[in-house]
Amino acid sequence: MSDAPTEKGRATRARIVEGAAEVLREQGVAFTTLDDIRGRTGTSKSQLFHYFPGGKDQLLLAVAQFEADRVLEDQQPHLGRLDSWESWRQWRDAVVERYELQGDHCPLGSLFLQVGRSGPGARAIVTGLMRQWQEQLARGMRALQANGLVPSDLDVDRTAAALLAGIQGGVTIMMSTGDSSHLKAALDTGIEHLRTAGRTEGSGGNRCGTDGAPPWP
Amino acid sequence: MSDAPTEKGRATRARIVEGAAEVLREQGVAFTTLDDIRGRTGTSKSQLFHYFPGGKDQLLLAVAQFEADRVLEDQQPHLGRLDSWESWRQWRDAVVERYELQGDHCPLGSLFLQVGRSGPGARAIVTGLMRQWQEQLARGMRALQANGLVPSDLDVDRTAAALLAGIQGGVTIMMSTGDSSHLKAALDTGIEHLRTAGRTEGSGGNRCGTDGAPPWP
DNA sequence: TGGAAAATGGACCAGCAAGTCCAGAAATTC
DNA sequence: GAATTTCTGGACTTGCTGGTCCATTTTCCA
Repeated sequence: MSDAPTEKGRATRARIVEGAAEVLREQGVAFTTLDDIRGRTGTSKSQLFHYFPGGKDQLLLAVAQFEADRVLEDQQPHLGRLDSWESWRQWRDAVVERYELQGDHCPLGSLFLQVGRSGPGARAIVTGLMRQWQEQLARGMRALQANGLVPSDLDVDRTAAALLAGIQGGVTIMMSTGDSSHLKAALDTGIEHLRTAGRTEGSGGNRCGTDGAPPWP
Repeated sequence: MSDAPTEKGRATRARIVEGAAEVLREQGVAFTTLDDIRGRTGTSKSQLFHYFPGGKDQLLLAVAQFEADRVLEDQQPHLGRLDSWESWRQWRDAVVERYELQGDHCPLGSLFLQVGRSGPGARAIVTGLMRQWQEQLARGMRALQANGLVPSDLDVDRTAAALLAGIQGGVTIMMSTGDSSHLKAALDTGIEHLRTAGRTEGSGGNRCGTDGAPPWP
């Protein structure tokens, strides 16, 4: 995938991707031209097409992959060690901080709307990112189960999917409104759900359980 | 806002907005030109600029408002009557169906990335939509509280915000991956949370409550 | 050292799409 | 029914932007 015969070539290619990512984060993909990228990275037109023969689309795809990798990296080491309530809290704070710092432009979101359904490439990047992210969340939940902090009958995969969706939506809303409260609400409610889920049947007596609410499969 | 001196004018303007919305939903904003819209709506360039002197941006903004209105309309009448578990289930199904039908293009999402932070107009549309949506969810939760189906100490606003974020993210993920399971998970988990929330303190004895989990304000 | 391959610079091209303009048709008003 | 306003058609302009091309320099390797 990343063909770079010489050392200098690899460096230049990396510089292009990183610089392009910067510009795209600042201006948004819709308002970014190859000349902007060229200017920022101190390269010439021919270099851009030398390293990305597929043109702008290929470059955008490379940037998308670059950003996708960053997403999970920026949540480490917390995301990898979600085995206690404290670690979950630290992870939550890391996520909030990361996206509050990022400002009001979602690199990936906009990237994919531009690249669109152009081939399986773009879709594969998002799909892969989502899968890994959700897997790590699920693993964390299972760690809680193993430690007896979460009931073992919790549907981990579904809960992880819901939490991931909440984060995603919280970020989306923040990008549009500039307000991070939805992201926080999604994270906190999602984590709170871990502490309360599965405790409605067979526990206390009074207002629990079956008020006609179906579990609807 | 919508100045249309004569009847024919209003009709034409409406036809343009609706036709543009169709094209945008099909092709995505990045790949839609004014000529596409012109072709679809059977109008001429001059009409486009006659009714939208602000050019493409103004037209896109009008379409955005049009789509934003549709979002809430398509959830009625369920969204307005969320006072029983059954009505919540019906609403959930309506949301899933609406977005599954919509296919793989989010009109609003892409629209705002194109129009971007161009003036307060775009942002106001999203903000207003989110506020109304969340308000209706919160009202539904309060109705459940009034009927004794949900504990009264539930933080309705935060829970509604989280649910909204989950929907938003579920839709986003569905647009990128083509899979609606995240949307369903977010909806089901969010509603399930209503049935279990606030029941962790003071109910059963064993694995509930304070295992070192902070409520972190 | 010398030739091949890679890397770079930048002028140039072509097409497209937003926006302009004006003439003419329709309709509203008096 | 004439005048004024609104509405419509479509050719034209113009600027931008992705992409091409080739000359030149640098690096690699034998």
